[in-house]
Amino acid sequence: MNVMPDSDGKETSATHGAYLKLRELILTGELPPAQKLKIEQLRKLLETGASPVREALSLLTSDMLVERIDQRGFRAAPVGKANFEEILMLRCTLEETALRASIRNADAKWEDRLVLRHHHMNRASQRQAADFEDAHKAFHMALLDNAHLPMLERYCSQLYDLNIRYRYLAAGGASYKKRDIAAEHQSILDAALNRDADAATTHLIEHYRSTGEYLSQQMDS
Amino acid sequence: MNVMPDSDGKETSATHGAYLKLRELILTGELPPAQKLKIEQLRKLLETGASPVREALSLLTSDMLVERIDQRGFRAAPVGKANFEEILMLRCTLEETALRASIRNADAKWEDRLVLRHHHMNRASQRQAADFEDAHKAFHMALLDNAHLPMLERYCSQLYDLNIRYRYLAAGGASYKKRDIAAEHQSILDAALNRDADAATTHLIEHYRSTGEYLSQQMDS
DNA sequence: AAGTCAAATAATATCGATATTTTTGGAGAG
DNA sequence: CTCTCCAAAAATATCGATATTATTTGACTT
Repeated sequence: MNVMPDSDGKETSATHGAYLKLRELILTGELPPAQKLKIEQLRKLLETGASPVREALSLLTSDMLVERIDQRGFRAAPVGKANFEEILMLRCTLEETALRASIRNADAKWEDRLVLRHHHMNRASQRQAADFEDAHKAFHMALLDNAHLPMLERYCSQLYDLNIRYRYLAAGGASYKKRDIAAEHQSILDAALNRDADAATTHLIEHYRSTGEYLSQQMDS
Repeated sequence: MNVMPDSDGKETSATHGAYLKLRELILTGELPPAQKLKIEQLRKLLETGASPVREALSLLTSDMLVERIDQRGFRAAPVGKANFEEILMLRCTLEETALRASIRNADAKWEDRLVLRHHHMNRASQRQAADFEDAHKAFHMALLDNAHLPMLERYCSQLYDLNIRYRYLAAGGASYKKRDIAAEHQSILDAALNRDADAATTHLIEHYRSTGEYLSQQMDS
């Protein structure tokens, strides 16, 4: 076939490529919630065969970004206030657990990683919004990854993505930056570096709750 | 093809059938942890094509029962003490959250459902072990389903299955019944019916911790 | 004119075959 | 005797085509 030896940045399997692309399209809202996802249509859009598309959709099902309706194909996961609030609640519960475990295992290497991620995030915020999103997620995941609890990390990552989807849907993904989010990140970082689990979780949950309330408002209108 | 109008119990899609069968094989340990899962081999075993097998494996990946190694196929998820303890910890955290939410929404219909499930479980315990396993899960899930938090329920269901897998691997799935598990279930049920969230969660977590310790011992030997 | 059933249409699910990649096994060099 | 590299074998990933199932359209009945 046409594998493009090493010309463009896309390698690995067609399935994985389709997975990443579809995920992006759903997260950003380009494929809107509850939209029917027809194989043929996606096959043309992604310029690949039906099998990779099908498998990518199966994988996205586990991320709860796609729903499979038994003999009736796939559709982008629907959205709703109840769903949003469940995501918010689960994030608070799970990230608190993970952050406390991370701090319990705190060491110099982890602190270095945190400081670095935080710095990269601040640098990226001045450039492209897409870069910032990646760096923002990397910082938040770095807060949790010292727990060494892979399943918990996976849940948190999934929930992070689901949450970001609501941000894109509500306002194109940029408007939440109006709040002084840098200060909030700084407080979380400082508390983590001080190994103060109570302060860190308080700041983290407050961070989520306030963005949550902002988005909840947006959804009512 | 050959769909067998309504002769035997298997209907829906070949993918779904393969999913259920493979899941059973992995949960019971007939497909042992870390075993390579070759498409051709499974295709013959399940008497179906490669596509349904492939898709079923993709779905099982989301249940964390199968791992996909990028261009190298699939394997049954490996096991280990750290993994087991993470599952146990997550179950305690998530089921406590779900049970408290369930009790908060308590009403007569839920109580009826609980009593019924509990009764069915006790009846099933005298018959086949496989029946009991189903009824046992149904009872535990009924404790949680009044929370009306579908994602949380899904996580709990997943973790339940992962846990049961360790039981099968440790002792063929029946030996844990030596403990007086009926009394433990009764205390949880009673507390839930009294809408006493603290007591119910205490009993539930104690229930998990003690089976957890039992299995943890088994894993050391 | 509204509702219902049947044929036509469209989309999904599945199969069989092929191209690609990984793994294996062995020959030759150091 | 061990290591490296290359060819053969096996397994995966992907494609194109077909069978199956859902959906729509339109004619016919009440």
